[in-house]
Amino acid sequence: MPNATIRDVAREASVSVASVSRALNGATNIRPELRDHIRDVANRLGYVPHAGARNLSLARSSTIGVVVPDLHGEFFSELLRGMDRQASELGLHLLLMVMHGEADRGVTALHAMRGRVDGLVVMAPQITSDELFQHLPRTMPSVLVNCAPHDGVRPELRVDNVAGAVAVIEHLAAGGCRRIVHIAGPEANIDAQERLRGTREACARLGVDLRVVQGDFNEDSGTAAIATLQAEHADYDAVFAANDMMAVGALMALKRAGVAVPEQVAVAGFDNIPLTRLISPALTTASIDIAEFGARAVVRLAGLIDGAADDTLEWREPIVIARESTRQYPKTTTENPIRRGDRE
Amino acid sequence: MPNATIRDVAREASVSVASVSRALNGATNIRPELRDHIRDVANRLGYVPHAGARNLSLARSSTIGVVVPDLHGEFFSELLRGMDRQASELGLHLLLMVMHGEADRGVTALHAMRGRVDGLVVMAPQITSDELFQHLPRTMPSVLVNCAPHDGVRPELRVDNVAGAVAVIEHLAAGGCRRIVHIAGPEANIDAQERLRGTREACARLGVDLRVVQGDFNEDSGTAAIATLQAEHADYDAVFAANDMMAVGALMALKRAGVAVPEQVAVAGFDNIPLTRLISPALTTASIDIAEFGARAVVRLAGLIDGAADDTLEWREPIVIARESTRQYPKTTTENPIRRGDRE
DNA sequence: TTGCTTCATGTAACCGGTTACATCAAGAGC
DNA sequence: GCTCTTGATGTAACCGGTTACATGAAGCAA
Repeated sequence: MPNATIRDVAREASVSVASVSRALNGATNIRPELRDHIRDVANRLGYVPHAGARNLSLARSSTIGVVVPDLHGEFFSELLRGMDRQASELGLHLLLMVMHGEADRGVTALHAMRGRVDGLVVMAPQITSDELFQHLPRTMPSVLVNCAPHDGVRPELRVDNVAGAVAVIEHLAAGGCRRIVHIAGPEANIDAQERLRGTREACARLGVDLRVVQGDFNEDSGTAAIATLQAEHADYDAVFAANDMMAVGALMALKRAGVAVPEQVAVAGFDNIPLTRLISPALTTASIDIAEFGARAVVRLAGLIDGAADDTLEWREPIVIARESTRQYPKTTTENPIRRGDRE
Repeated sequence: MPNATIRDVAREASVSVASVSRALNGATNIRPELRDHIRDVANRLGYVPHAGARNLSLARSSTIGVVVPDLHGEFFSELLRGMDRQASELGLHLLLMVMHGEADRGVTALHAMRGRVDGLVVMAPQITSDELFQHLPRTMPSVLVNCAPHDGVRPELRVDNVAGAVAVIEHLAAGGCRRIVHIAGPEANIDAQERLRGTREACARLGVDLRVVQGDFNEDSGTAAIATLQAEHADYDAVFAANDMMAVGALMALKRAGVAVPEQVAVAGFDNIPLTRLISPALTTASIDIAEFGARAVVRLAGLIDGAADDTLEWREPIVIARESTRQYPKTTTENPIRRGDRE
């Protein structure tokens, strides 16, 4: 037997569909006895409104689409957690949409969202995402999170990657490091590019040697980077990886190679994913509150959906969380505001 | 200007809506020139079909709802990743639904899914979930994942928690442990209950001392458990936590207390979340392939949606991944099939 | 009683697609 | 030329809700 519809309830309660709708949605213009009667009948029939139909006639789905490139690792799980918390508070559902790196599939996916969601939180750090942004209809409220540059102004939320990288390099230099290796993220990734840029700038300014090794944001590429360096007997005293997973890979590889961290080589990452404080030595990293970041995107999107005008580009400035994997320096432990407790 | 509808396209192309629908959905009974013309017009107008309306008339949303109790930690992120991979392969979208522990909100949420999704993957390990299952309409295809017992038969997927716990205890005992502490998960959680039961059974059978300390599946409760034990100067040579996060908390606390792991106290967890191999000492744990587990749930749900008859209860048997946090014993390293490489 | 207001309830259009069925033109067979 | 078949196209009902507007009864004033 199929599910009961509003017309079934109306027939069974000998009223019109309008009254049923009114009774169940708490309209005031209905006699209380009638309302209760209709509710009884609805319960008896096990009536559950068809959300799809409701959405269609209300032109509102109470759902927001979350477009992310990937689901690997703790970064996305934290982001998603923050978004979910906020969405649920606002009575919104989350429709997940993973691009799996393929830009064209991203466009298709974006189209599939029409009429399914009220708005989108889009995270597309691939610099080739231009096409994607063009296919983002103006009529669809969207917040761009850590997205590659694009033409036109849109509500946007970004991590200040350059500042974060600069802060990490300054921290390493203050600890006495002079020959730094940067394990870069994917070349086509805007976050990776900006972190590299910040690294270059800071190293140049501080007169620190810099060597860049290509990575891909995965743990393995951090491991591979160290393998390469060790094979060459390269001379370096710090590794700054463009994200935490690569830093972890590098850290593990260094330990296996018998290199003392941080005494011989200091290691730092970026993102402050939860596991950074659990490994040993605990990883120094540039941190933003990922969950808060996600939550903020949802808040702004909800505003847009409600018609708010909002075209600002909002920045989050990472702070360096100094842990065991880099040399402590006096200023850090005591007075430097850059340091923050490990527990949030 | 609002988005173009199928009627706009029809008017602009001077054809009927039926023809537009046929042209865009690749029906064969339409003249190729007309089809192309309509497609051109649709492109020109930037027409994107309204998925909600389509869903309503097709009575199909190509979306599956994922109901989980929580989003904390890597277990759920891995599960979600597996489900997403599979769903995207099958052309399905994922609507996320986190219960945040509140059972009544779970029921509301479940109702909100009606007409929004074609089926559900439900993960509700709270033993108080009975109400939830009753509100799962029979007409809604659903796969239950690691759910508490309930009346009636449903398609289901479960981890054999008892067998997993038994295997861990056997592994610990084989390594010479005789006084084991079990950090239990939440009392109302079925996984926690079963893991406790397996632990009790195995300890009794093997003549091993067992002490149970209450935890809540969070890292902090693992830490707290060790604090309690140390304060009492308790005598124990192994800690088996009901999940990896508590094991990690315990491990950290032991290290801080200067207890040698595994020499003085061996530590084991359950779930094999990715970070278990990254911490040091690497954590021994009972493992199932979480992503595969999630993917399998999606496959079965897709089958149900397509009308397959499926009422089986499918089990996944965890295997013990022996790592540094427990004492190696000869059989393990060489011939015991229980051991498996750390990388998958 | 009549006329006016107020308010509960019903009727039917609408949201934006899909599709069963009707229609009509063209081609085939005689 | 006439009928029959075939295939492209249009018309309108339908999916399951919401809601503007119509209706009609009750209440009240004169």
